[in-house]
Amino acid sequence: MLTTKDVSPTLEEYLEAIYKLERKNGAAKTSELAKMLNVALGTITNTIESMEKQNLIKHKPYKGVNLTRKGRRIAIDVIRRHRLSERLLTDILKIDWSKAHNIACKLEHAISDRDIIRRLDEVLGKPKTCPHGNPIPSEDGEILEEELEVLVDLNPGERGVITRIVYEDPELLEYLASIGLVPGVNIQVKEKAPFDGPITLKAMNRSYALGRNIASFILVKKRHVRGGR
Amino acid sequence: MLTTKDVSPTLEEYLEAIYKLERKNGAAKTSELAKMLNVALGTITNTIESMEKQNLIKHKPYKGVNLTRKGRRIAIDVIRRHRLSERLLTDILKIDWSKAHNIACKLEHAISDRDIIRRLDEVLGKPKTCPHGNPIPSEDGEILEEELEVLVDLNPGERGVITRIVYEDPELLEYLASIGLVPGVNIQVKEKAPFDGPITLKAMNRSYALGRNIASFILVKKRHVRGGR
DNA sequence: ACTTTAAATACGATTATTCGTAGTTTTTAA
DNA sequence: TTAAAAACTACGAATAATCGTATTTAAAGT
Repeated sequence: MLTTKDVSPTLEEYLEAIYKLERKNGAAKTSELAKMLNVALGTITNTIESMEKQNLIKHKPYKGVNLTRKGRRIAIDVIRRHRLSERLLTDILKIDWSKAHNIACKLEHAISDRDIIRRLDEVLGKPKTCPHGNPIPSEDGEILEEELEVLVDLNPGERGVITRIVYEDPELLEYLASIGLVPGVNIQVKEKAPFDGPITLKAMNRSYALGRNIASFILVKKRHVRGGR
Repeated sequence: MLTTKDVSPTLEEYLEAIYKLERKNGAAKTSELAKMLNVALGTITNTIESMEKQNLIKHKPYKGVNLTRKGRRIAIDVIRRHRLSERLLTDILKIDWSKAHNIACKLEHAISDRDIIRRLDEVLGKPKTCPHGNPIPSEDGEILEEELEVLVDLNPGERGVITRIVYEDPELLEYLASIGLVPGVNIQVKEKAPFDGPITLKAMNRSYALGRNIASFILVKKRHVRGGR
């Protein structure tokens, strides 16, 4: 049996962070991890070393770390618990989606029992994504990473549907909710100002100007109009 | 402002245990704590010392520890979170009441945010007790400890209503649920066998024989028939 | 009052997680 | 290709939580 031996909440956090950085950049650099996990660089080095001993990751100095199969399995499990927790918070407890992420960071470590997770999944109606549009892995570790475009990469004229907010920061989420740019909304890019200036887009018959940094956290599903390629 | 400074999950567990032992025996002895928390005696001594430094408890060597006002405030808060968590598990996630307690032991430390607790309370319909009948403290630390009798102390002929199961052990709870002796059930003690033998009682037109140890974990509200004192 | 036993403490040690500073190594840019 | 900058590691140290094995102290029984 594949007994994903239990790791501490701390290591769960590390694995989760590594998973995300690996997705984005191919590997997780220690400096990026330090920033993401809000700990000192030396701490990362120490922990990384012990994680490698436990066969959770592979570390190539100056290149970054990558998950082993074992590490990835646990990471995905944590992500499943995290996103189901977020759903619990927003759908059942009616907590604001901007606060859900941070609270779920604690909850995800508390609901490790298989039965609870399954029951939670059922009560929530087996949701496919978290409230911010990020996919919820299945019980056996499948995760459907759809092919999406980063909003900031769309060119003027292109259309799409807001699908995922990948940076689940309370302030960003609150802002996006306040202006109505949430998953499911159709948008069309109108203009990209030069010198890394804002992106102007149209949605719900209104016009929006977003900074590039914000637009880089939003993934959209491109809509190919009139027989697009 | 009364800022109940945050303590670690471990200390929260200690405070919770001390609260319960203090209730029962006037003070929590280190040996009792060791048993209840499943750690070595030396560990208790160490932790107790650091808790005293933090002004959470008062320790009289060989006599036991007692909570300070500050410690009690935190303990009650933890108990509130614990019992609301149990309700979440049984009422919303439909988890068996015998499993709810142990899972709630982890959950209680994850839901420390005031907003979440309040929302949870509301969604659950502001329950007065946990699924096992134990009172849920109010937001500002009031806890209604009703005057109840221990089942084992009732004399033959006396009647009452099962109200609280104070020892929330999965096996015990499963057993009680299987025979139907849950909070709300009316009982009458029929007989108490000598030499610490079983207690025979009648409930729901059936006869039950319970060991004294089990009967000592069940609290009942006595029913005084025909103008009882 | 004295002795046995039970309870509690002292002490030494380990592991996990964290920090900060100092020193290397790699990359980048001139 | 060499110097500066950035990234990374080494090392020493602190704290929390835990253990086990003495040793000491209090309680109980004779």
